[in-house]
Amino acid sequence: MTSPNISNNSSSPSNIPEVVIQRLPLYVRALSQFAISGDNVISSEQLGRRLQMTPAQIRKDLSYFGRFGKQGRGYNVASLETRLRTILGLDRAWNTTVIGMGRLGRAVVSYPGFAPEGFNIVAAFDDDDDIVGQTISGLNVHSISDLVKIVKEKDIKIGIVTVPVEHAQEVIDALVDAGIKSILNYAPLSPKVPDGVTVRGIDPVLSLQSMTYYIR
Amino acid sequence: MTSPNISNNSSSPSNIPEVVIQRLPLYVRALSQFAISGDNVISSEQLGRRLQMTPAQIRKDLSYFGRFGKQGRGYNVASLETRLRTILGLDRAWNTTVIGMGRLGRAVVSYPGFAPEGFNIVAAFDDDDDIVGQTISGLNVHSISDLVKIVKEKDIKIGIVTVPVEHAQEVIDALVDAGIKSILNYAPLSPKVPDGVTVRGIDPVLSLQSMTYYIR
DNA sequence: TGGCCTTTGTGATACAAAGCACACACCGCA
DNA sequence: TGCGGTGTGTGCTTTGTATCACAAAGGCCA
Repeated sequence: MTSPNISNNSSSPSNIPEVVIQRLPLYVRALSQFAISGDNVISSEQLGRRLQMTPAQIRKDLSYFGRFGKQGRGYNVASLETRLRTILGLDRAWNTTVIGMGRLGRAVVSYPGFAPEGFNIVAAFDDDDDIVGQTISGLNVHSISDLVKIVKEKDIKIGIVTVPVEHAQEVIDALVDAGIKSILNYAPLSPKVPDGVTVRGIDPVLSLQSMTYYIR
Repeated sequence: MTSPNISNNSSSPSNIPEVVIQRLPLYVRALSQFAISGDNVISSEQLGRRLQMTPAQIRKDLSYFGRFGKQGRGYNVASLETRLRTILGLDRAWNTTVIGMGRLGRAVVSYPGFAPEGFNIVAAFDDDDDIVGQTISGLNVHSISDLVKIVKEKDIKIGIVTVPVEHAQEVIDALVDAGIKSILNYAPLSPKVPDGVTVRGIDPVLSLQSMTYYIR
C-alpha cells in the first residue's frame, strides 16, 4: 500500500505503478491551466515548476505511456492533455451515485465541482425512511434496497460513500455486489474490498492528525 | 514527494519517514475502536487485519518510536493509543481557522467531526465585504486583512483553505506570513510553501480521476 | 522452575520509486 | 544545408520503503 486511505486491489490492468497513475490527473489539471493562459507548448521543466516536482519525474511518468514530446521543444499542451485524458478514461462522462444523504452527503451532491469534470451524480440513496422519497438537489432519494436495480438502470460506475462509519463497510459491500469497481469513501475506516475494486479515502481528520506531528 | 496532494517541506524535525507519520493516525483510530469494544490487548496481527496491512509493517512503524509491546502478548490498547497520541501531538487541542466562507467553507465549519478530535475552529475569514461581519456557525467572519492579528490573538496553529483556486496561493502565502505551519488545502492546486510548512490537500476530483483508469 | 507457546523488535533482504546524466532528436536560423 | 541551442527519452544509480525471518522476551502451566 502506498499511502493511507488509498488502496487498489486491482488485478493489475497493467504494470504501471499506481503512484504514476495518481499523478496523471495533476498533469491534466496543470495542462488545462496552461492551455487557458494561451500556452501551446510546454517543457517538463515548466510543468515541474508549476506542480512542485522534478522535470525528470514528469518525463519518466509520461514515458510509461508513449513519447509525447518533441526534443528541443517540449510538449504540445492541448494534445498532451487529450492523450492523458484518454489514458485516464476522462474522455467520457461517468455516472456516479452518493450513498448516505446526511449532512455530508447533501454537501457532496450539491458540490458543483464534479459535473464539469465529467462525474455526474445521477442517483442518491439512504436507508432512513424519512429521507427516502425526498428530493435533494434535484435527486430523488432511493432506498438502499434498490441499489442493484438502479445501478444497472442508470449505468452507474462509481460510488461515493457518505454514510456514518458504522454502516460504511456494509454499504461498500453492497456497492461491490452491485458491480461497482470504483469507490470514493468519506467514512473513517479502511474498508475491505475484493481484488479489482479501487477505493480512495477522503479523510480531513487523518490529514490534520498527521500534520500536528510537525508543529514544534 | 510521496503522493499527490501531500507535501512536507519540513526541515526534518526527525529522520522518521513521512509515510510512517501518516500511518500513525490510522493506528490511533483503530486502537480507540478496539478500546471501545473492550479489548485490552492487541497483536500487530489483529491490528493489521483491521487496517488491511501487514503486521510487520505495523511493528516496524512503531519501532521508530520505542518498544511498546510485550513479546508473546501484544500491545496494551489503551497505553499504545496514549503513546501514539502524544507522539503525534494529539494529547492537546489545536486552534484552527477556515479561510473562505463560500459553500465549501460553510460546510467545513459546520462539520462536526473536527472538534471531537481536538481541532477547534476558532475563526473564519473571507475577503467579500458582504460576508465579512456575518456570523456563520457561531463564528464571526473576519476580513483577511485581520489574519495576522487574529492568528496571534487566538493562538491559531492550523489553517484550512477553502477559497476558490484563483486566490488559494495568495491565501496560503498570507497564512505562512502569519506564522502558520500546517495547512489543509481544499483548493485544486499544488501550492508553493517554504520549508518547515506542511500542506495536505483534499481533492475528491483528483481521486475520482485516478480511479477511472482502473475501470475496464 | 523449566519448558512450550506466542508475538515482539529488528537486522538483512528484496522491491519500488525517484533522480541523474547524457545520447539523440528536433528547431531555427543563416 | 549545416550548426548551435534546447529539451526529450531512458539506462543506470541512488534513495526510500516494505517484507522476511528469526532471536529473544514474556506468559502460563505443570
